[in-house]
Parts: sequence; C-alpha cells; structure tokens
Amino acid sequence: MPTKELLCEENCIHTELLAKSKQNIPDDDTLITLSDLFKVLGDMTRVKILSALLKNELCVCDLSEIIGMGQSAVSHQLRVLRASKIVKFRRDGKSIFYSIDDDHVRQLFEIALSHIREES
Amino acid sequence: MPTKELLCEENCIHTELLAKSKQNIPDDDTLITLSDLFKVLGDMTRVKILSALLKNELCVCDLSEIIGMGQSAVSHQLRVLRASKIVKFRRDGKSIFYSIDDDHVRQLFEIALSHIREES
DNA sequence: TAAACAGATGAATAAGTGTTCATATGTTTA
DNA sequence: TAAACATATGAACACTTATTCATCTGTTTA
Repeated sequence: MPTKELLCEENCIHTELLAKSKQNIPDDDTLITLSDLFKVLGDMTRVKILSALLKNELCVCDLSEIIGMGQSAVSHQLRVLRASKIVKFRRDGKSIFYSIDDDHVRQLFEIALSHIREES
Repeated sequence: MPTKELLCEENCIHTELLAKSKQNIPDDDTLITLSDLFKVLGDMTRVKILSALLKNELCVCDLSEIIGMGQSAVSHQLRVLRASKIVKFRRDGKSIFYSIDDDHVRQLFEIALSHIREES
C-alpha cells in the first residue's frame, strides 16, 4: 500500500519541455471555441448534412429526404450548424434553402479525409 | 388542425439539386469515421493536450500539470487520442512520452482557428 | 526482491447530446 | 381570411461521455 499521495510528484516533470509547450496553448476562450467547432462537426447527421450542402444549397425537406431523417431532427441540427456560422440560409417562397457559409468546412473535410485514408 | 401527416410531401423536393448532392455524400463507413475524428477533437481537454503536444513530446505527468487535471483523467483522454491514431507514445525509463502522430492535426487546428477568427 | 513510482483501467456518477413527439410560427394560395 | 404547407422549437427520454476514485500493471532503484 502506498504511503503517499498518488498524484504526480514534481520530480517527474520535464521542466524545459513543459515551458515550451505551455506557450503554445491558446487561452481558454480560444480552446473552448475551437473544441466547440469540432464538436459541431463531430456528429454523423451533421456531417451528412454538410456533405450534401457542399455540392449545392438544399431546403430542409430535401435534406430530410437525403439523410433519411425526420424534418424535426434535421431542423434541430441545422440550428446547431447555424449557431456555429457554418451554414447560412435564405427564404424562397415556402422553402428555406441552406448552404455552406464558410469554405473552411470544405478544407476541414478534405484534411480529415486524408487522415482517415492514411491509416491501414 | 392539419388533416394530413406533417412529414414532407414529395412536392417540396427539388429533384435536380437533390440528385447532385446525393452523389457528394460519402458512404456510411466514411461518414462515421469522419465524424468520429471530429468528435475526438471536439473536447476542450483533448484540444488542450494536443495544443501542448504540437510543440514537443510530453509525459503524462507533464500533461497533467500543464492542463491542470488529474493523472487519471489525462490518461483516459490519451487513450481516446491513441485510438484515433492522433498521438503516439514511447517509453523512456519510468515515463511515457506522448507526441502527435499526424501532421493533419496541425492543419486542422490552423484551419479551425481561421474559421473562428473570421467571425466578428 | 521489495518499495517507489509512472501510467492504465474499470466502475460509478454527473453532465451533455440527439431524436421524437407535439405544437407553434410564418408564408402562400384558394 | 382560412386552409395548407415548410420550417422552427420546447419538452421528454434514451444514450453517450468526461471526470473521479480505487486499484492494477509494469518499470526502476535501493
């Protein structure tokens, strides 16, 4: 049985490496915004919606059909994507057309796909 | 009160747009792997760990210190990062050093940061 | 070899998230 | 203006996920 705390002691810390790394860490606000953005992309339904929208704009009803999910579910997810400024929308008659509001999304998808494909 | 189902009728579907978009959607396996990758990046603790590791390798104890969390929590998160092939590790004496196993991570971070900064 | 230590891991709990159902909003058209 | 329609939204529920605690594994060193 251990006689001391199980927490890391100071003797295991590599001070120089640690100092360098510490400089590289963004402030908490940035970290939160960054992880929130990835969180939004980290859902299959939303990835599917975005994949569809990368080609051209679509209305909620189209999206509902294309991803095989109820209108409400799609609408809820579009709300999340809207909040992250990833998609924008315009009204045309009764329909509301959604489209990608940011070319970064395309780039993120491409790089992520590269990562996936490199693994055996 | 409506006399019919509330589900989208076929008349609201934009057939041509839909057909084009459908081609652009990857198969389900790819969609799952893609969203899983983003899901791994969609957590502040893991983003913090990766930010630190982008500079140089660090042991679990260093990471625990740098992100201000217990050793167990860090270890659990490293497990997730390992599973996604995002980090690798090597043993050196009693310490285990973790480092980034994929330059795509750096690119993903940079693009995501661009997206964030463009918004007012 | 026994103690000390770095790290991993299972179980438990608390917090977060996605889908569905029911209903509300706002536009169009008869 | 009333019905029909496209979309939005609140509440509820099931499911997932992150952290903590306790314990275990494996390496080093005295």
